[in-house]
Amino acid sequence: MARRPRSEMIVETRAKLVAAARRAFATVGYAAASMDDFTAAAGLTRGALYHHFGDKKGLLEAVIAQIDSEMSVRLSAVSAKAATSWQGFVDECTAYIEMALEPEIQRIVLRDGPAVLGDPWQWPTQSACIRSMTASLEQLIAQGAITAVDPEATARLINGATLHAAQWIAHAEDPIGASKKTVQALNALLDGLRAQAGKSMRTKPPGGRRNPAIKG
Amino acid sequence: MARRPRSEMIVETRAKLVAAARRAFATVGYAAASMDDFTAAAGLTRGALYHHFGDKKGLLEAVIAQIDSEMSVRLSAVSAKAATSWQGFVDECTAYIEMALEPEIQRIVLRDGPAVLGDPWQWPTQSACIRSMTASLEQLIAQGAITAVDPEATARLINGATLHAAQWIAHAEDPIGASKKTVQALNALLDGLRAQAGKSMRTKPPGGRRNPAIKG
DNA sequence: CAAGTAGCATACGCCGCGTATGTGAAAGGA
DNA sequence: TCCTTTCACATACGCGGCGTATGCTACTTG
Repeated sequence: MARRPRSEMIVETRAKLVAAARRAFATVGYAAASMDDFTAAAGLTRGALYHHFGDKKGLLEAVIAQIDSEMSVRLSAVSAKAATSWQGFVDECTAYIEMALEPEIQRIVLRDGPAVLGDPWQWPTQSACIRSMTASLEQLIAQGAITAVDPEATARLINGATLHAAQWIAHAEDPIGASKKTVQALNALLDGLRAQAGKSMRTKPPGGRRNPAIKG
Repeated sequence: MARRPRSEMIVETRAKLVAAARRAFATVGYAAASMDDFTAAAGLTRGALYHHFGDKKGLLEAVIAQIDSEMSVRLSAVSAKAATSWQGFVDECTAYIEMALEPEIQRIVLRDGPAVLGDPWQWPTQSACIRSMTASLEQLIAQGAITAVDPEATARLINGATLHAAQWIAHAEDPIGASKKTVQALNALLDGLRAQAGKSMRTKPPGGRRNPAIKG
Protein backbone atom coordinates (compact mmCIF):
# COMPACT_ATOMS: atom_id res chain seq x y z
CA MET A 1 0.00 0.00 0.00
CA ALA A 2 1.00 3.54 -0.63
CA ARG A 3 3.48 4.92 1.84
CA ARG A 4 1.62 7.80 3.42
CA PRO A 5 2.97 10.23 5.95
CA ARG A 6 2.12 9.80 9.55
CA SER A 7 0.14 13.00 9.81
CA GLU A 8 -2.39 11.77 7.29
CA MET A 9 -2.87 8.53 9.16
CA ILE A 10 -3.51 10.45 12.32
CA VAL A 11 -6.25 12.66 10.99
CA GLU A 12 -7.77 9.62 9.33
CA THR A 13 -7.74 7.72 12.59
CA ARG A 14 -9.33 10.62 14.41
CA ALA A 15 -11.94 10.95 11.69
CA LYS A 16 -12.74 7.25 11.81
CA LEU A 17 -13.15 7.35 15.57
CA VAL A 18 -15.35 10.41 15.44
CA ALA A 19 -17.48 8.93 12.69
CA ALA A 20 -17.92 5.61 14.49
CA ALA A 21 -18.71 7.30 17.76
CA ARG A 22 -21.13 9.65 16.08
CA ARG A 23 -23.00 6.72 14.60
CA ALA A 24 -23.07 4.88 17.92
CA PHE A 25 -24.10 7.92 19.94
CA ALA A 26 -26.86 8.73 17.49
CA THR A 27 -28.32 5.23 17.49
CA VAL A 28 -28.01 3.88 21.02
CA GLY A 29 -27.10 7.04 22.88
CA TYR A 30 -23.96 8.08 24.71
CA ALA A 31 -24.44 6.04 27.86
CA ALA A 32 -25.25 2.79 26.10
CA ALA A 33 -22.51 3.13 23.51
CA SER A 34 -19.69 0.74 24.36
CA MET A 35 -16.25 2.10 23.59
CA ASP A 36 -15.00 -1.39 22.81
CA ASP A 37 -17.77 -1.85 20.31
CA PHE A 38 -17.58 1.27 18.24
CA THR A 39 -13.79 1.46 18.25
CA ALA A 40 -13.79 -2.09 16.93
CA ALA A 41 -16.32 -1.03 14.32
CA ALA A 42 -13.79 1.58 13.22
CA GLY A 43 -11.10 -1.10 13.03
CA LEU A 44 -9.35 0.23 16.12
CA THR A 45 -9.24 -0.28 19.88
CA ARG A 46 -9.80 1.85 22.91
CA GLY A 47 -6.10 2.58 22.99
CA ALA A 48 -6.43 4.90 20.02
CA LEU A 49 -9.39 6.60 21.59
CA TYR A 50 -7.67 7.36 24.85
CA HIS A 51 -4.58 8.51 23.01
CA HIS A 52 -6.44 11.07 20.91
CA PHE A 53 -9.38 12.15 23.02
CA GLY A 54 -8.42 11.41 26.61
CA ASP A 55 -11.70 9.76 27.50
CA LYS A 56 -15.23 9.10 26.39
CA LYS A 57 -16.30 12.64 27.15
CA GLY A 58 -13.52 14.02 25.01
CA LEU A 59 -14.75 12.01 22.09
CA LEU A 60 -18.27 13.28 22.62
CA GLU A 61 -16.94 16.82 22.55
CA ALA A 62 -15.26 16.13 19.24
CA VAL A 63 -18.43 14.64 17.79
CA ILE A 64 -20.50 17.58 18.91
CA ALA A 65 -17.98 20.05 17.57
CA GLN A 66 -18.24 18.35 14.20
CA ILE A 67 -22.02 18.39 14.14
CA ASP A 68 -22.10 21.94 15.36
CA SER A 69 -19.81 23.23 12.65
CA GLU A 70 -22.05 21.56 10.10
CA MET A 71 -25.02 23.31 11.65
CA SER A 72 -23.28 26.65 11.48
CA VAL A 73 -22.54 26.19 7.81
CA ARG A 74 -26.12 25.30 7.03
CA LEU A 75 -27.45 28.21 9.03
CA SER A 76 -25.31 30.85 7.40
CA ALA A 77 -26.18 29.45 4.00
CA VAL A 78 -29.87 29.89 4.80
CA SER A 79 -29.60 33.45 6.04
CA ALA A 80 -27.30 34.42 3.18
CA LYS A 81 -29.81 33.66 0.48
CA ALA A 82 -32.69 35.60 1.99
CA ALA A 83 -33.99 38.77 0.38
CA THR A 84 -34.16 40.96 3.47
CA SER A 85 -32.40 40.85 6.81
CA TRP A 86 -35.66 40.23 8.58
CA GLN A 87 -36.64 37.39 6.31
CA GLY A 88 -33.15 35.97 6.65
CA PHE A 89 -33.56 36.00 10.37
CA VAL A 90 -36.92 34.30 10.25
CA ASP A 91 -35.58 31.69 7.86
CA GLU A 92 -32.72 31.07 10.20
CA CYS A 93 -35.15 30.36 13.01
CA THR A 94 -37.15 27.92 10.95
CA ALA A 95 -33.95 26.28 9.76
CA TYR A 96 -33.09 25.82 13.39
CA ILE A 97 -36.32 23.98 13.93
CA GLU A 98 -35.71 21.79 10.93
CA MET A 99 -32.28 20.81 12.12
CA ALA A 100 -33.50 20.13 15.60
CA LEU A 101 -35.94 17.68 14.07
CA GLU A 102 -33.11 15.42 12.96
CA PRO A 103 -32.74 12.51 15.38
CA GLU A 104 -28.96 12.67 15.39
CA ILE A 105 -28.91 16.30 16.45
CA GLN A 106 -31.65 15.78 18.98
CA ARG A 107 -29.97 12.86 20.63
CA ILE A 108 -26.35 13.92 20.60
CA VAL A 109 -26.43 17.69 20.72
CA LEU A 110 -29.64 18.42 22.55
CA ARG A 111 -29.98 15.57 25.03
CA ASP A 112 -26.79 13.65 25.73
CA GLY A 113 -24.50 16.61 25.18
CA PRO A 114 -25.89 18.82 27.91
CA ALA A 115 -26.24 15.91 30.33
CA VAL A 116 -22.64 14.77 29.94
CA LEU A 117 -20.80 17.98 29.17
CA GLY A 118 -22.87 20.35 31.25
CA ASP A 119 -24.76 23.31 29.99
CA PRO A 120 -24.16 23.84 26.30
CA TRP A 121 -23.56 27.54 26.81
CA GLN A 122 -20.29 26.59 28.39
CA TRP A 123 -18.78 24.79 25.43
CA PRO A 124 -17.42 27.23 22.88
CA THR A 125 -18.78 25.28 19.94
CA GLN A 126 -22.50 25.77 20.50
CA SER A 127 -21.97 29.45 20.79
CA ALA A 128 -21.30 29.55 17.07
CA CYS A 129 -25.00 29.17 16.33
CA ILE A 130 -25.92 31.59 19.07
CA ARG A 131 -23.38 34.07 17.82
CA SER A 132 -24.83 33.86 14.36
CA MET A 133 -28.30 34.62 15.60
CA THR A 134 -27.07 37.35 17.91
CA ALA A 135 -25.29 39.00 14.99
CA SER A 136 -28.46 38.87 12.93
CA LEU A 137 -30.39 40.54 15.71
CA GLU A 138 -27.78 43.24 16.19
CA GLN A 139 -27.95 44.03 12.53
CA LEU A 140 -31.73 44.24 12.62
CA ILE A 141 -31.61 46.54 15.61
CA ALA A 142 -29.08 48.78 13.89
CA GLN A 143 -31.43 48.95 10.93
CA GLY A 144 -34.28 49.89 13.17
CA ALA A 145 -36.22 46.89 11.98
CA ILE A 146 -36.85 45.62 15.49
CA THR A 147 -37.13 47.14 18.92
CA ALA A 148 -34.00 47.58 20.96
CA VAL A 149 -33.96 44.44 23.03
CA ASP A 150 -30.79 42.76 24.16
CA PRO A 151 -29.60 40.71 21.19
CA GLU A 152 -28.02 37.85 23.07
CA ALA A 153 -30.87 37.35 25.51
CA THR A 154 -33.30 37.38 22.61
CA ALA A 155 -31.20 34.92 20.69
CA ARG A 156 -31.16 32.57 23.64
CA LEU A 157 -34.91 32.81 24.04
CA ILE A 158 -35.60 32.14 20.38
CA ASN A 159 -33.04 29.40 20.32
CA GLY A 160 -34.59 27.62 23.23
CA ALA A 161 -38.05 28.09 21.83
CA THR A 162 -37.18 26.52 18.50
CA LEU A 163 -35.19 23.67 19.98
CA HIS A 164 -37.86 22.64 22.43
CA ALA A 165 -40.59 23.03 19.91
CA ALA A 166 -38.68 20.84 17.52
CA GLN A 167 -38.49 18.07 20.06
CA TRP A 168 -42.20 18.29 20.51
CA ILE A 169 -42.81 18.22 16.79
CA ALA A 170 -40.57 15.21 16.35
CA HIS A 171 -42.67 13.16 18.74
CA ALA A 172 -46.06 14.60 17.99
CA GLU A 173 -48.76 12.32 16.68
CA ASP A 174 -49.12 14.71 13.75
CA PRO A 175 -45.68 16.18 13.07
CA ILE A 176 -46.72 18.07 9.96
CA GLY A 177 -49.59 19.81 11.63
CA ALA A 178 -47.51 20.50 14.71
CA SER A 179 -44.75 22.08 12.67
CA LYS A 180 -47.19 24.33 10.86
CA LYS A 181 -48.73 25.46 14.10
CA THR A 182 -45.32 26.04 15.57
CA VAL A 183 -44.12 28.17 12.69
CA GLN A 184 -47.28 30.23 12.90
CA ALA A 185 -46.90 30.76 16.61
CA LEU A 186 -43.23 31.53 16.20
CA ASN A 187 -44.02 34.16 13.62
CA ALA A 188 -46.50 35.72 15.98
CA LEU A 189 -43.91 35.84 18.73
CA LEU A 190 -41.23 37.24 16.47
CA ASP A 191 -43.64 39.92 15.39
CA GLY A 192 -43.39 41.22 18.92
CA LEU A 193 -39.83 42.22 18.14
CA ARG A 194 -40.69 44.31 15.11
CA ALA A 195 -40.59 48.05 15.44
CA GLN A 196 -43.99 49.64 16.03
CA ALA A 197 -44.16 51.07 12.50
CA GLY A 198 -44.20 47.60 11.05
CA LYS A 199 -46.40 46.02 13.66
CA SER A 200 -49.41 45.75 11.43
CA MET A 201 -47.42 44.04 8.72
CA ARG A 202 -46.81 40.43 9.33
CA THR A 203 -43.71 38.44 8.53
CA LYS A 204 -44.89 38.03 4.99
CA PRO A 205 -47.32 40.22 3.09
CA PRO A 206 -50.88 38.99 3.48
CA GLY A 207 -51.81 36.67 0.68
CA GLY A 208 -48.42 35.11 0.47
CA ARG A 209 -47.76 31.77 2.08
CA ARG A 210 -46.96 32.20 5.70
CA ASN A 211 -43.69 30.40 5.65
CA PRO A 212 -42.21 28.08 3.07
CA ALA A 213 -39.91 26.23 5.42
CA ILE A 214 -40.80 23.01 7.14
CA LYS A 215 -42.33 21.48 4.13
CA GLY A 216 -45.00 18.98 5.02
CA MET B 1 -40.48 1.81 69.37
CA ALA B 2 -44.06 2.23 68.33
CA ARG B 3 -45.51 -0.69 66.43
CA ARG B 4 -46.47 0.84 63.09
CA PRO B 5 -48.37 -0.85 60.33
CA ARG B 6 -46.51 -2.16 57.33
CA SER B 7 -48.07 0.26 54.90
CA GLU B 8 -46.60 3.21 56.72
CA MET B 9 -43.15 1.69 56.65
CA ILE B 10 -43.44 1.21 52.91
CA VAL B 11 -44.29 4.78 52.05
CA GLU B 12 -41.58 5.92 54.40
CA THR B 13 -39.04 3.69 52.69
CA ARG B 14 -40.06 4.96 49.29
CA ALA B 15 -39.84 8.53 50.51
CA LYS B 16 -36.40 7.96 51.98
CA LEU B 17 -35.15 6.45 48.73
CA VAL B 18 -36.58 9.24 46.62
CA ALA B 19 -35.13 11.87 48.92
CA ALA B 20 -31.69 10.31 48.97
CA ALA B 21 -31.67 9.82 45.22
CA ARG B 22 -32.88 13.35 44.66
CA ARG B 23 -30.01 14.68 46.70
CA ALA B 24 -27.48 12.51 44.91
CA PHE B 25 -28.82 13.27 41.45
CA ALA B 26 -28.83 16.97 42.18
CA THR B 27 -25.28 17.07 43.44
CA VAL B 28 -23.24 14.61 41.37
CA GLY B 29 -25.71 13.93 38.58
CA TYR B 30 -27.57 10.79 37.59
CA ALA B 31 -24.72 8.95 35.89
CA ALA B 32 -22.21 9.48 38.68
CA ALA B 33 -24.65 8.68 41.47
CA SER B 34 -23.88 5.25 42.84
CA MET B 35 -26.91 3.28 43.86
CA ASP B 36 -24.96 1.57 46.60
CA ASP B 37 -23.93 4.92 47.98
CA PHE B 38 -27.19 6.76 48.17
CA THR B 39 -29.24 3.79 49.26
CA ALA B 40 -26.74 3.35 52.09
CA ALA B 41 -27.13 7.04 52.88
CA ALA B 42 -30.82 6.33 53.29
CA GLY B 43 -30.04 3.43 55.62
CA LEU B 44 -31.08 0.87 53.01
CA THR B 45 -29.59 -1.25 50.24
CA ARG B 46 -30.12 -1.65 46.52
CA GLY B 47 -32.52 -4.45 47.28
CA ALA B 48 -35.13 -1.98 48.45
CA LEU B 49 -34.57 0.16 45.40
CA TYR B 50 -35.09 -2.63 42.93
CA HIS B 51 -38.12 -3.84 44.82
CA HIS B 52 -39.90 -0.51 44.69
CA PHE B 53 -38.69 1.15 41.52
CA GLY B 54 -37.47 -1.63 39.25
CA ASP B 55 -34.24 0.03 38.33
CA LYS B 56 -32.26 3.24 38.45
CA LYS B 57 -34.37 4.82 35.72
CA GLY B 58 -37.54 4.08 37.65
CA LEU B 59 -36.17 5.91 40.63
CA LEU B 60 -35.28 8.88 38.46
CA GLU B 61 -38.85 8.94 37.19
CA ALA B 62 -40.13 9.04 40.74
CA VAL B 63 -37.76 11.85 41.65
CA ILE B 64 -38.76 13.88 38.62
CA ALA B 65 -42.44 13.29 39.29
CA GLN B 66 -41.96 14.66 42.76
CA ILE B 67 -40.11 17.76 41.60
CA ASP B 68 -42.58 18.30 38.82
CA SER B 69 -45.57 18.22 41.07
CA GLU B 70 -43.89 20.80 43.27
CA MET B 71 -43.34 22.97 40.21
CA SER B 72 -46.96 22.68 39.24
CA VAL B 73 -48.09 23.80 42.63
CA ARG B 74 -45.81 26.81 42.56
CA LEU B 75 -46.90 27.78 39.07
CA SER B 76 -50.59 27.67 39.75
CA ALA B 77 -50.07 29.68 42.91
CA VAL B 78 -48.35 32.38 40.88
CA SER B 79 -50.98 32.63 38.19
CA ALA B 80 -53.78 32.55 40.73
CA LYS B 81 -52.74 35.70 42.51
CA ALA B 82 -52.42 37.84 39.40
CA ALA B 83 -54.82 40.68 38.68
CA THR B 84 -55.56 39.95 35.03
CA SER B 85 -55.32 36.80 32.92
CA TRP B 86 -52.61 38.35 30.81
CA GLN B 87 -50.55 39.40 33.79
CA GLY B 88 -51.04 35.98 35.29
CA PHE B 89 -49.72 34.46 32.14
CA VAL B 90 -46.65 36.68 32.06
CA ASP B 91 -45.99 36.00 35.72
CA GLU B 92 -46.21 32.32 35.03
CA CYS B 93 -43.54 32.65 32.37
CA THR B 94 -41.20 34.53 34.64
CA ALA B 95 -41.85 32.05 37.42
CA TYR B 96 -40.79 29.38 35.00
CA ILE B 97 -37.50 31.14 34.48
CA GLU B 98 -36.98 31.49 38.19
CA MET B 99 -37.56 27.81 38.80
CA ALA B 100 -35.30 26.83 35.94
CA LEU B 101 -32.57 28.81 37.65
CA GLU B 102 -32.51 26.38 40.54
CA PRO B 103 -29.60 23.96 40.17
CA GLU B 104 -31.62 20.97 41.25
CA ILE B 105 -34.25 21.52 38.59
CA GLN B 106 -31.69 22.28 35.95
CA ARG B 107 -29.67 19.20 36.61
CA ILE B 108 -32.36 16.60 37.24
CA VAL B 109 -35.34 17.79 35.23
CA LEU B 110 -33.75 19.69 32.39
CA ARG B 111 -30.53 17.81 31.70
CA ASP B 112 -30.35 14.29 33.09
CA GLY B 113 -34.06 13.64 32.77
CA PRO B 114 -34.33 14.08 29.02
CA ALA B 115 -31.05 12.24 28.42
CA VAL B 116 -32.07 9.18 30.42
CA LEU B 117 -35.82 9.09 30.04
CA GLY B 118 -36.09 10.46 26.53
CA ASP B 119 -37.88 13.56 25.48
CA PRO B 120 -39.74 15.07 28.41
CA TRP B 121 -42.87 15.54 26.36
CA GLN B 122 -43.31 11.80 26.54
CA TRP B 123 -43.50 11.50 30.30
CA PRO B 124 -46.93 12.45 31.59
CA THR B 125 -45.53 14.43 34.49
CA GLN B 126 -43.85 17.29 32.62
CA SER B 127 -47.00 17.83 30.67
CA ALA B 128 -48.58 19.20 33.82
CA CYS B 129 -46.66 22.44 33.46
CA ILE B 130 -47.29 22.55 29.73
CA ARG B 131 -50.96 21.91 30.27
CA SER B 132 -51.13 24.75 32.72
CA MET B 133 -49.61 27.17 30.25
CA THR B 134 -51.73 25.86 27.40
CA ALA B 135 -54.84 26.41 29.45
CA SER B 136 -53.79 29.98 30.20
CA LEU B 137 -53.29 30.63 26.52
CA GLU B 138 -56.64 29.13 25.57
CA GLN B 139 -58.33 31.36 28.06
CA LEU B 140 -56.56 34.42 26.70
CA ILE B 141 -57.53 33.54 23.17
CA ALA B 142 -61.15 33.06 24.21
CA GLN B 143 -61.04 36.50 25.79
CA GLY B 144 -59.64 37.94 22.60
CA ALA B 145 -56.62 39.18 24.49
CA ILE B 146 -54.19 37.53 22.13
CA THR B 147 -54.21 36.49 18.48
CA ALA B 148 -55.52 33.06 17.60
CA VAL B 149 -52.36 31.00 17.54
CA ASP B 150 -52.26 27.36 18.47
CA PRO B 151 -52.12 27.27 22.27
CA GLU B 152 -50.05 24.17 22.68
CA ALA B 153 -47.45 25.08 20.08
CA THR B 154 -47.15 28.51 21.65
CA ALA B 155 -46.83 27.02 25.09
CA ARG B 156 -44.03 24.76 23.90
CA LEU B 157 -42.20 27.66 22.32
CA ILE B 158 -42.46 29.86 25.38
CA ASN B 159 -41.57 26.98 27.61
CA GLY B 160 -38.43 26.21 25.68
CA ALA B 161 -37.49 29.86 25.49
CA THR B 162 -37.73 30.36 29.22
CA LEU B 163 -35.97 27.12 30.11
CA HIS B 164 -33.02 27.71 27.83
CA ALA B 165 -32.73 31.32 28.79
CA ALA B 166 -32.69 30.29 32.42
CA GLN B 167 -29.76 28.00 31.86
CA TRP B 168 -27.94 30.83 30.20
CA ILE B 169 -28.72 33.18 33.06
CA ALA B 170 -27.57 30.66 35.62
CA HIS B 171 -24.12 30.50 34.07
CA ALA B 172 -23.81 34.07 32.89
CA GLU B 173 -21.02 36.19 34.25
CA ASP B 174 -23.67 38.70 35.31
CA PRO B 175 -26.79 36.72 36.19
CA ILE B 176 -28.75 39.72 37.41
CA GLY B 177 -28.19 41.73 34.28
CA ALA B 178 -28.84 38.70 32.11
CA SER B 179 -32.15 38.00 33.81
CA LYS B 180 -33.27 41.59 33.37
CA LYS B 181 -32.41 41.55 29.70
CA THR B 182 -34.14 38.23 29.32
CA VAL B 183 -37.35 39.38 30.93
CA GLN B 184 -37.37 42.47 28.72
CA ALA B 185 -36.82 40.44 25.59
CA LEU B 186 -39.42 37.93 26.67
CA ASN B 187 -41.94 40.69 27.19
CA ALA B 188 -41.21 41.96 23.71
CA LEU B 189 -41.75 38.51 22.25
CA LEU B 190 -44.94 37.95 24.21
CA ASP B 191 -46.22 41.26 22.96
CA GLY B 192 -46.29 39.68 19.55
CA LEU B 193 -49.14 37.52 20.76
CA ARG B 194 -51.33 40.41 21.87
CA ALA B 195 -54.28 41.28 19.75
CA GLN B 196 -53.74 44.19 17.38
CA ALA B 197 -55.91 46.56 19.40
CA GLY B 198 -53.58 46.33 22.32
CA LYS B 199 -50.35 46.26 20.35
CA SER B 200 -49.33 49.73 21.35
CA MET B 201 -49.84 48.93 24.99
CA ARG B 202 -47.07 47.00 26.56
CA THR B 203 -47.30 44.31 29.18
CA LYS B 204 -47.72 46.91 31.86
CA PRO B 205 -49.08 50.40 31.51
CA PRO B 206 -46.28 52.84 30.80
CA GLY B 207 -44.94 54.27 33.98
CA GLY B 208 -45.33 51.08 35.93
CA ARG B 209 -42.38 48.83 36.54
CA ARG B 210 -41.86 46.50 33.64
CA ASN B 211 -41.82 43.28 35.57
CA PRO B 212 -41.47 42.69 39.26
CA ALA B 213 -40.35 39.09 38.99
CA ILE B 214 -36.73 37.97 38.99
CA LYS B 215 -35.69 40.29 41.66
CA GLY B 216 -32.06 41.28 41.32
C1' DC C 1 21.75 4.53 10.37
C1' DA C 2 20.82 4.95 15.16
C1' DA C 3 18.16 7.03 18.69
C1' DG C 4 14.01 8.99 20.04
C1' DT C 5 9.21 9.47 19.85
C1' DA C 6 4.54 8.93 18.96
C1' DG C 7 0.54 6.14 17.51
C1' DC C 8 -1.86 2.46 18.81
C1' DA C 9 -2.65 -2.36 20.92
C1' DT C 10 -2.79 -5.43 24.91
C1' DA C 11 -3.57 -6.66 29.71
C1' DC C 12 -5.19 -5.84 34.21
C1' DG C 13 -8.09 -4.19 38.07
C1' DC C 14 -11.95 -1.77 39.80
C1' DC C 15 -16.50 -0.30 40.11
C1' DG C 16 -21.32 -0.28 39.23
C1' DC C 17 -25.47 -2.36 37.59
C1' DG C 18 -28.86 -6.16 37.35
C1' DT C 19 -30.56 -10.68 38.99
C1' DA C 20 -31.19 -14.62 41.70
C1' DT C 21 -31.68 -16.12 46.14
C1' DG C 22 -32.27 -15.85 51.10
C1' DT C 23 -34.51 -14.12 55.54
C1' DG C 24 -37.30 -12.26 58.94
C1' DA C 25 -41.35 -9.98 60.18
C1' DA C 26 -46.10 -8.56 59.46
C1' DA C 27 -50.87 -10.07 57.95
C1' DG C 28 -54.62 -13.36 58.05
C1' DG C 29 -57.30 -17.42 59.29
C1' DA C 30 -58.59 -21.31 62.47
C1' DT D 1 -52.36 -18.62 69.94
C1' DC D 2 -50.18 -20.89 66.24
C1' DC D 3 -49.40 -21.82 61.67
C1' DT D 4 -49.02 -20.35 57.01
C1' DT D 5 -48.44 -17.12 53.49
C1' DT D 6 -46.78 -13.11 51.70
C1' DC D 7 -43.85 -9.45 51.04
C1' DA D 8 -40.35 -5.94 52.11
C1' DC D 9 -35.78 -5.86 52.03
C1' DA D 10 -30.86 -7.79 52.40
C1' DT D 11 -27.17 -10.64 50.59
C1' DA D 12 -24.40 -12.87 47.01
C1' DC D 13 -22.90 -13.47 42.42
C1' DG D 14 -21.67 -12.54 37.59
C1' DC D 15 -21.01 -9.54 33.82
C1' DG D 16 -19.73 -5.64 31.24
C1' DG D 17 -17.65 -1.24 30.80
C1' DC D 18 -14.28 2.25 31.94
C1' DG D 19 -9.61 3.87 33.00
C1' DT D 20 -4.59 3.00 33.36
C1' DA D 21 -0.24 0.94 32.94
C1' DT D 22 2.61 -1.25 29.89
C1' DG D 23 4.43 -2.96 25.53
C1' DC D 24 5.26 -3.01 20.58
C1' DT D 25 5.99 -1.14 16.02
C1' DA D 26 6.90 2.29 12.68
C1' DC D 27 7.74 6.86 11.40
C1' DT D 28 10.60 10.89 12.16
C1' DT D 29 14.95 13.40 12.98
C1' DG D 30 19.81 14.41 13.40
